[in-house]
Amino acid sequence: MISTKGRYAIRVMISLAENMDNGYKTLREIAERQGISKKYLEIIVRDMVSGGLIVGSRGKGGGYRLARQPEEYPIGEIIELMEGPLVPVACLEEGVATCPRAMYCETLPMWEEYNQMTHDFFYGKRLSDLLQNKKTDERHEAAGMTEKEENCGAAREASDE
Amino acid sequence: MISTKGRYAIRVMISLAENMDNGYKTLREIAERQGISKKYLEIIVRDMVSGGLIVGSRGKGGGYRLARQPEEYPIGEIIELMEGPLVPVACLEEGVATCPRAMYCETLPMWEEYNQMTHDFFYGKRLSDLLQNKKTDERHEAAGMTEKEENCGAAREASDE
DNA sequence: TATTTACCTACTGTGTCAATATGTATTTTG
DNA sequence: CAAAATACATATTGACACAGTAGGTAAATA
Repeated sequence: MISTKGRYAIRVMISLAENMDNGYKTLREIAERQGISKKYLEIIVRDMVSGGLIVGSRGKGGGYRLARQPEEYPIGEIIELMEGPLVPVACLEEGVATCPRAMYCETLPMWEEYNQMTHDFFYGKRLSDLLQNKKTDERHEAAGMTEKEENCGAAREASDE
Repeated sequence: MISTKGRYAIRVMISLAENMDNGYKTLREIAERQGISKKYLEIIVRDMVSGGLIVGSRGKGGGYRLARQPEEYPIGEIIELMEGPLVPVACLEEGVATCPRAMYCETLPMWEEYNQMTHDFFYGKRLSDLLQNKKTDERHEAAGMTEKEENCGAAREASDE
């Protein structure tokens, strides 16, 4: 299951992609707009900078911007940076010694097949593909929602049954 | 990522499927054969009984057996019983109120597409499909491995780096 | 120099994972 | 009936990740 880390990261990327022409966008803006704790976003965004997804600029007028064009970001790269390797089972992780059971393991072919499918899916999708889905911002602000309401899963709110 | 709970459960199912004609198989046999802690397996197997996957019988001569034919078990059912819902994001969970962002969420279509793909994959595969992959047990016992070696991921051994 | 911004370190509370430990209940066998 | 073998039940543990919060430092602009 993709955690808030990965989901928020993708939303930050979308925010920055929409802001491409306007230079840097501050974290305060992004956090308020998305209804996410700014402090928590700082942690996420730090990893995104060190991972080479975005570029930060300090001081007044600073903020964040994309490091590449939206077409150049496979979604899988964003997810793997935030969530770790996109593999279904530990024995398929990179750099792990081949499992001694591999030779006769009945389940390995299934995991490999699923792994391939997942990898193809998330590396086939690009950030630019997600921008196509977007509706106008007016529609959404006109609805009169507070920032808090437009969250979608701090996961806490929904998990009590 | 599928945890040991789900992976061990599938291996137990395979063990029991291979034992179909011999009545009940004890947990001790399964645990020793697979090199898994019997005590830990008890927890897993309890959920499998209450989930209707297998049937237990107490007392001498008891053990566990499948509740249905191997063709009647979608792998997805086993995984979801042990790991919880097979959805990539919280907002797609059953019984969760529709996310207020759903209308204009740029990422939801992607998650829905992936969710559908995953569901189809794991509910298309059956326990009987995994049995086809099996090689003879002789090959594996003749290799002179101890039970400990044939584990494949208590996840501890590989996760240090 | 003051303000604004990103950046850094540490901490917290809740929960899950992967077990371990210790017992209870039930069935077969001697 | 007693003993053994089995499943079933409850509690606890240590390590770790998730989702934040708190309080600061460094750099750029006005």
